[in-house]
Amino acid sequence: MPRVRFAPSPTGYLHIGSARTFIFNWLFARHCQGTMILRIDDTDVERNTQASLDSIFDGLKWLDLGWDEFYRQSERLELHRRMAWEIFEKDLAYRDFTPATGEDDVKSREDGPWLFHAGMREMTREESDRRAASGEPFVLRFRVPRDPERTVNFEDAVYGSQAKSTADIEDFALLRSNGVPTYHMASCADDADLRISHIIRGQDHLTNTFKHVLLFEAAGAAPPVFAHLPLLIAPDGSKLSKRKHGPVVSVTTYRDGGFLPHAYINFLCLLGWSPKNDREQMTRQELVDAFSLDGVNRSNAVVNFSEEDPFDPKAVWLNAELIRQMELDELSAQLLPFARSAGLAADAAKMRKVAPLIRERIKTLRDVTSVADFFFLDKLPPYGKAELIPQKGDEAMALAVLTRGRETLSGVEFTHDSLDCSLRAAAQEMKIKAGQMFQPIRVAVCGRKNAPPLFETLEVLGKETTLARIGEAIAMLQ
RNA sequence: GGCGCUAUCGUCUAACGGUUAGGACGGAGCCCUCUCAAGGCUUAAAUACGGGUUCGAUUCCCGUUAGCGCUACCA
Repeated sequence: MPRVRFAPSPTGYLHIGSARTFIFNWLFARHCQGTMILRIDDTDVERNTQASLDSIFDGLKWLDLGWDEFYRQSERLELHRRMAWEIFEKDLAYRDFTPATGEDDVKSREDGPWLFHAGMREMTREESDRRAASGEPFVLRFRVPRDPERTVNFEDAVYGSQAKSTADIEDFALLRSNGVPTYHMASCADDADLRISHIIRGQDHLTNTFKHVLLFEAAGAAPPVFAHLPLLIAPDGSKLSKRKHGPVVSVTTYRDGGFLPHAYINFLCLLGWSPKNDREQMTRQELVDAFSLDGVNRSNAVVNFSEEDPFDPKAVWLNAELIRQMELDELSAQLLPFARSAGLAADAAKMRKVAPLIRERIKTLRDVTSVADFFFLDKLPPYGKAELIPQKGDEAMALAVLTRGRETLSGVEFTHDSLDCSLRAAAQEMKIKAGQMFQPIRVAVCGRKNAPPLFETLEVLGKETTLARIGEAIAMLQ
């Protein structure tokens, strides 16, 4: 039974790339009836924040996919340490007493890779034990087998067979001088202990994997299958970062922007993966059925956002498609909180009537605030009286239409068909086109030219509001 | 610098060495139409560059270029 994990570290909010990693793991697990594990990789105590942890749960909760098992690395430190010292006892790791110098360690390495600190790797066990016993701080480093050097190999389910010489792998740290395990140690120890069968993660870990293979080997554990995912990048090719690109990289931005979680999931699946049959819109079950590591490709994918538009047009399209397919009860229920949080006095009954009028006119749930605001407002936002003037008409025509319209509408039943008949008849009598009749009324009632169909709109608005708004428009023209 | 990965329309992608290089989003145009949408139809748009291998390369190999990643007591 496959076991996969999503292992975010709580040092930032849930990132769009992390979300995709989560989704691919989840899809893989569900596809083969495996187990999905959420593991919080919080070994970097200094940088972990509760806000970040909350953000991760927020995002995952919105995605609504769930997981089967949950762990926190900070609660498993003993396991990591035990495994590290076991490796030390096998002489596959050694103490490095070089004091931490911070920046200086990152000195330019023009003559090749940094491998280890001189004098530490060769130190005798006796001296090492003695210095440790005297209380001198040290990091525990893995002793990369380099004499003779050999090649570390693994088969990546996405990138194919990978090889790297141990001469190019540095003696990485296992335990920090404060005794806390590093990412590499904690991650491998947990992956081994939790019997993870497939590690599906970002390609930024591809070269780290050689270290991990060495670690699994040293711990006497069989390495899992590795599958690395191409990275999600910004339109300029740089990696997505909060500092540079702002909130577009956060999952919650899409949630708050009025995206349906499944539209977002569907969109993310299309970034770096393809079902190879031109299918794009897929239900959750269709994605589960179609997902396979074979469909994952190897080049980085651009999330196509811009300064003006933070959302990728394809995500927007997918979202609009899904909205159009929604049941009206469901749609109007989802629209309500967006309308209310924008300060509109929306109630469920009215929203239910508005929903069919805007369903194919909104691309996000949040659009309800700009597309349907006039249904819920007591007073229309100001608009220019020029808006009232119909095509090929003038102010006089607008005034005549509105006057005649008010008269007609005051004596008619507010149902689609009677509205339709009476207004068209009025236009005919006035010897103007139907469009010229409708436009001034539409603007008077909606406050703008672009709006849902007129008769349906009037029906929802009701006679009282309609006549009052036409009256205001007439006043504006006089 | 070293090591690794990648390279098809603007973007996401398809094409077991043989296709008029396909689809989608976005763009443009037309139709429909009370405006806006939705819908229908049409259209522009790509194999980074240079060498091989082959009867034949988007596809395989090498090089160049470009981008990305790793090179921490971050993950």
